[in-house]
Amino acid sequence: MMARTKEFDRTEVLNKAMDVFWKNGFEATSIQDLVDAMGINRGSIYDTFGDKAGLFEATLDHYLADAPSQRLINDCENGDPEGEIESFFQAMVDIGSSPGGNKGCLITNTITELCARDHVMSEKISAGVSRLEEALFTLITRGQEDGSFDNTADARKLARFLLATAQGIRVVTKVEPDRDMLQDIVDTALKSLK
Amino acid sequence: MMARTKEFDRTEVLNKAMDVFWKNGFEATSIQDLVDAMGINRGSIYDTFGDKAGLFEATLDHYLADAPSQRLINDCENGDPEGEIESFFQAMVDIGSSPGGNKGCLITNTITELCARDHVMSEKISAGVSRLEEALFTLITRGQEDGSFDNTADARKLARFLLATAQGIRVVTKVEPDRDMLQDIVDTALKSLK
DNA sequence: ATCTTTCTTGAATTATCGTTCTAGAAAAGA
DNA sequence: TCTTTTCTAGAACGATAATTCAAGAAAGAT
Repeated sequence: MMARTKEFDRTEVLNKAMDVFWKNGFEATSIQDLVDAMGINRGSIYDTFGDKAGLFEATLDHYLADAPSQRLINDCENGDPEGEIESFFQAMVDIGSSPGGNKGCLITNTITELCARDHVMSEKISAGVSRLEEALFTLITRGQEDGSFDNTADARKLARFLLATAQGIRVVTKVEPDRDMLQDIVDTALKSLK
Repeated sequence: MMARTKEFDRTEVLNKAMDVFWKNGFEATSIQDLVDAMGINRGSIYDTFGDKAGLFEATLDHYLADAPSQRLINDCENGDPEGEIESFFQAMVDIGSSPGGNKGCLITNTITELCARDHVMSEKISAGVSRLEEALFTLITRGQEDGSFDNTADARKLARFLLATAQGIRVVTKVEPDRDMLQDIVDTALKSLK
């Protein structure tokens, strides 16, 4: 009783939708923009993702699965604390100063665009941000135990601080996507761990 | 030959427009929302501010004139370096954790919403951000000279770092408008000056 | 080969957007 | 009082928004 399979690849079209949302934000992206970018029909979008908000949520999930923060979350129990944190922040410098880096971060953009008025989205983002804070906390604690970091400092405060710094870098990236600028910020922030 | 004077107060209606843009952003705010909030007629808005973008620009200028960053810029040559920087960041904690604090910062919101696609707005914001960086740089340099801050650190790097931290706080505020959270971030960031 | 499903294209629908306009009331200066 | 300007209220405009629908082509399952 089964019939024709979907012709498009979900991951592929989500990648394309992501680019558009990433650059323009949720409100400024029209369905027509998405139809053009995703290369599938209007109807297929609605069949597959429900509506614009549904597509956006799927896009966010897709983004989160591959974002630098996900690696940090995955590796926080086992990876080298100093190395993990450094490469997390270095990724921001590299991505931010590369062409198209002024798109910033889809999550950061979504926080500032939607959190104040969309409670569903707010919950979702809030959960992701908390996971990142916990991953940073775990890594900092482990780094304090193994002697990589100053162990007289409060790991919770440091985790919250690095979380904020990461968000700040994403914002600055949109105004001044300059490598030296971003590197200065990261260098200074990471000194707080020592 | 002069006739009827304007009945509404420019500052007053700009304050009301600001609230709406602040909460919803540029795209998600409709003219109808503004008519309702500002309490003046559609026609008066267009007569006075040209169009939606013009009103938004006027709103930004109005916001900037009273923002905590403006005080920092005004006082950076004469004020007490440590005191100025501390009260600048303390203001963010206080405002962010007060009711309605999850609106964040109008400038930060605008950066993430518009900078990647609106060059006019991007220039305007970029100029404001640079002024803030310079004010921080001036204060840090003066603080290093008068012995308040560690004078072995690079003042430029610190200024850029504090700039990013300030933006980060505004973002975190939208997800987690919690006083302890924000205070932890500020405390940790300001230690970098010592 | 037939059935069923889901694809595609593109038009249709409904709503709302930003903007302009008309007409009359209100207020200040001549 | 009369003129001039700007207010108010709200209709009207054209464009574009999100969403749905209709009709036929394509492909897997039986």
